[in-house]
Amino acid sequence: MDTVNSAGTASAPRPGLRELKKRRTRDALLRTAVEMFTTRGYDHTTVDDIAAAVDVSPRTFFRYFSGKEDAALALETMTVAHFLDAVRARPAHEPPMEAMRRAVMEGWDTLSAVVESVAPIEQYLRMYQVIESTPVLLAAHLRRSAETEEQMALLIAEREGLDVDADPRPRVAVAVFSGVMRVTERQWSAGPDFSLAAMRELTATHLDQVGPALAGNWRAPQGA
Amino acid sequence: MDTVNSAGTASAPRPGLRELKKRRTRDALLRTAVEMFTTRGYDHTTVDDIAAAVDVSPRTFFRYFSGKEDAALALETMTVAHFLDAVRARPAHEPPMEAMRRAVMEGWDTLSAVVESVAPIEQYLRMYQVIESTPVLLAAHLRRSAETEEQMALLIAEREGLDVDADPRPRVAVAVFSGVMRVTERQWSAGPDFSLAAMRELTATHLDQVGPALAGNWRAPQGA
DNA sequence: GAGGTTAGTGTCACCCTCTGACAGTTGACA
DNA sequence: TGTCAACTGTCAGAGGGTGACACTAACCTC
Repeated sequence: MDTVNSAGTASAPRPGLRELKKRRTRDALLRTAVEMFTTRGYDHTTVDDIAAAVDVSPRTFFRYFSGKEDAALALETMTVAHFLDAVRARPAHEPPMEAMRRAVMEGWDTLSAVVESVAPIEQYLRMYQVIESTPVLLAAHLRRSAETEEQMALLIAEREGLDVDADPRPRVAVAVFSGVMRVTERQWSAGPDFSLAAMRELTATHLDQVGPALAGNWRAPQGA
Repeated sequence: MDTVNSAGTASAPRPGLRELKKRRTRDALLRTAVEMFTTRGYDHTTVDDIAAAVDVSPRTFFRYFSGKEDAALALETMTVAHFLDAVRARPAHEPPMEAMRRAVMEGWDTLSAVVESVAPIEQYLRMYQVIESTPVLLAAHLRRSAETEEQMALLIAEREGLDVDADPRPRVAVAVFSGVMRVTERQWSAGPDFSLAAMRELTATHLDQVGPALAGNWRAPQGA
């Protein structure tokens, strides 16, 4: 019944009844899809189920999402954009690794506001569990992450005034950072604490371990 | 016509006519699949095509491979096992990063011998291109890589006598290493030199850039 | 406000991947 | 040689995804 048109009308000149109906349909599909995925599981939810629950033909579902996968990763798409924006907002004098680190840490804090418009943050976190535990979704997620890495590398290169194809450092730095974030995600999704705070803390812990992990001899004192 | 039974009979007590036919069928399916994938493309090759070319029912294909994907990644599965073995073979006194680095560099050199039994090395490299350029295959590849990372982390932890769940360093080190390898793969697959030698060189170059990439200030002299 | 244009939607038909059930066939082994 | 087990083919079907076409509702102009 109630709409959210007062929140997200930043660039649209006029909502228009047509646009409004479209948005409503898409939101309903996404909300229902996530709801079903998190309760009965991704594999046990068919596109027909989702469409039927929204009183829409299955064909319509595919007009809003390129596939079941796309719907499952829609929330994540939002957060990725959020993080990229956060990096773009970092002051230019910050070294690459520091900029990414601060952007991510800050990103966790401001994530709720971004996601809440379509689903409660708990739903988002639960959806994350589903992704991590569903092979086909995890695969798609990792592929998207690879694309995100490329964008991030371009961003870093631009910050530093470098050519990504000439200097390997941007891609390497992003790969290192993303690799560690992947470990963090996985660790977090294994539980037992599924809160945002836990994710935040794990992120810091793991990033702090990059130095020690690269150290020549792990048996030697780490303080160095 | 000619078989390869003299090459890979290391542990089997007796080949047996039944086992031999099975192996032959599997090899034929795999060879044909790779052949078709690399020539007409993954998406434009159906399971029915492959089965028909080998004079086997489509149902049979699924008895040897869990799916089209599985067949496309079969060669890669062999090389992953190869790399894990190489790491296991590294002397225990080598620090983690060094052990992985040496294992990979050495792995490129000995890869041909491992793969040649089923397909020429060029075919393998070409298949790699297909994987990298086919979204669904790339996704599956990345998911498998994630599993490999976990195995590798366990391996490193064992080498160092650590508990993977207590000490984040094994997973972080492996994540860093794998992240860089991913960049290498991607760079290599973008061309223009698709040789094993090129892959080898790119590997070294990128691994050498981990230190500089983590450096605080890229604008400062890198020599440290 | 009537009428043409445009876009979202439903219906129908189809391909492809993958799975289960069941029967036929063939190698293994006593 | 005959039985058992395993491999295989046929059949039927679910589910994801796509193209074509017609219908309807919103938009826009006169």
